[in-house]
Amino acid sequence: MTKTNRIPLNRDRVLAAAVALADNGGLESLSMRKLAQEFGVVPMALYKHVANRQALVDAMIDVVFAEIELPDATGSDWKTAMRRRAHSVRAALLRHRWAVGLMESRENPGPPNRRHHNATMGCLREAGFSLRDAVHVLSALDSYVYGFALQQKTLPFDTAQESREVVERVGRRIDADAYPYLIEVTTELAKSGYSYDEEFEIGLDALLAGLTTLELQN
Amino acid sequence: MTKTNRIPLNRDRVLAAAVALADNGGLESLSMRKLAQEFGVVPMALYKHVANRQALVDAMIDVVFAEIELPDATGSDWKTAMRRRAHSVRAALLRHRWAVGLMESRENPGPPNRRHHNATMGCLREAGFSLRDAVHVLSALDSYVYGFALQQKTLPFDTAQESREVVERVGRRIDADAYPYLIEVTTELAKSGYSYDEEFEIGLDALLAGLTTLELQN
DNA sequence: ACCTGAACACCGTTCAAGT
DNA sequence: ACCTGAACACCGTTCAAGT
Repeated sequence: MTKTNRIPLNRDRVLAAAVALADNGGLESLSMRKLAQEFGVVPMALYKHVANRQALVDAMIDVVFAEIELPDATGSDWKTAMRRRAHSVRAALLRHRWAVGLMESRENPGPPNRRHHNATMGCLREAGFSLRDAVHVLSALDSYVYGFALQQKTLPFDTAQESREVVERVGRRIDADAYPYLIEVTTELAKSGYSYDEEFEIGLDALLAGLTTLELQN
Repeated sequence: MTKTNRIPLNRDRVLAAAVALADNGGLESLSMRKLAQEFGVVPMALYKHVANRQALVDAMIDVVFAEIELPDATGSDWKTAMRRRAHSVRAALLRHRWAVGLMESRENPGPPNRRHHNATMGCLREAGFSLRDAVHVLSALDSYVYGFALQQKTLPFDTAQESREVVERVGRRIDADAYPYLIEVTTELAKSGYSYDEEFEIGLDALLAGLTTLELQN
């Protein structure tokens, strides 16, 4: 490595580069060695700024949490607030798909993570939910939002157009006699496509409607 | 490798050993090299039975799907059937935590996967849901079940006792002035613990209740 | 104080060779 | 037909050394 006048490394630049790498190629393509290369630096130079790869990923999760809009405890009704929160979480996970499945994995959450959960619990408590019921509402919504993001991440198509192509390709290989209901659904989806946005909304509406029961018990 | 009278390798034995390894140490601890060692065989010997590591994991997913109980289309009402299915999926994912997040990731699902989705769609269609509504119900339930499994997998405690310990440890490090609602919830959970089973049931009830709206539209 | 270089113990997978 | 051995291009992380 020749002596050049590089901007010195710092934690934020390392994190930003790591997030960019993972956004492009997924978490498994983010290696300490590639990340070092981004800065024209030897891999070991990174270890001054992050303890190890796991600590790097943990810090990246906080970057994602920081992008999520905080629910407003004193504003509109809880359903509107929770709906906005769900959309904000989903949007962040679509920008950073590598983070899907890792959002709740840290034993020591960073400040953005704490701020987020504190604000969300605050919103529900101020809306009149008992503590246990607020936990139930948050747990159910998080499960739904994270699970939906998981399916969108792992399913092999993204747009309605792609869905038609994949479904058609898969459908052609299905034994129609053995799996009549699969044929039915692939035929329909191949014809009219599939919108993740609509699907997300419908399930979210159903869940929020179902959770109203908890509200009425207070 | 000395010449011994080994049972010859075959696909099923390879898969079973791979699942056992992943059950114990997680997916990242399942390497082709370690798997080969289980059989006292050189890594390359495995490549006669699986194309590569990705194909191995894909086949393992089918092993998990095969363990899930098929919903009965002609039996009880759809809510009961979907509730049983949700429990069966969750149970399989608790036995095989490495599979959480991978269940819907294959472009070419194997027979157990197809049987499962065909039976589930069949159950909903026979219950009177329109095709699109059956898709909505299945998508919402899968999101919830997979998302819940994800949180249980990644959250750093399992039993109610462990939850108390972790929550107490984490709680001690929280700034009470900055995060009052977090303090409130950690205090409560440290006192009375947290049961994943109860939590799962409450959210599932709410979602099923909310999905009834779709049923009434038919 | 900060960065480097060599080394260690791992990976998945290739290719050509052995029996 | 089935298994092997050596090799290649990667990993994360250590340690001791350089400036």
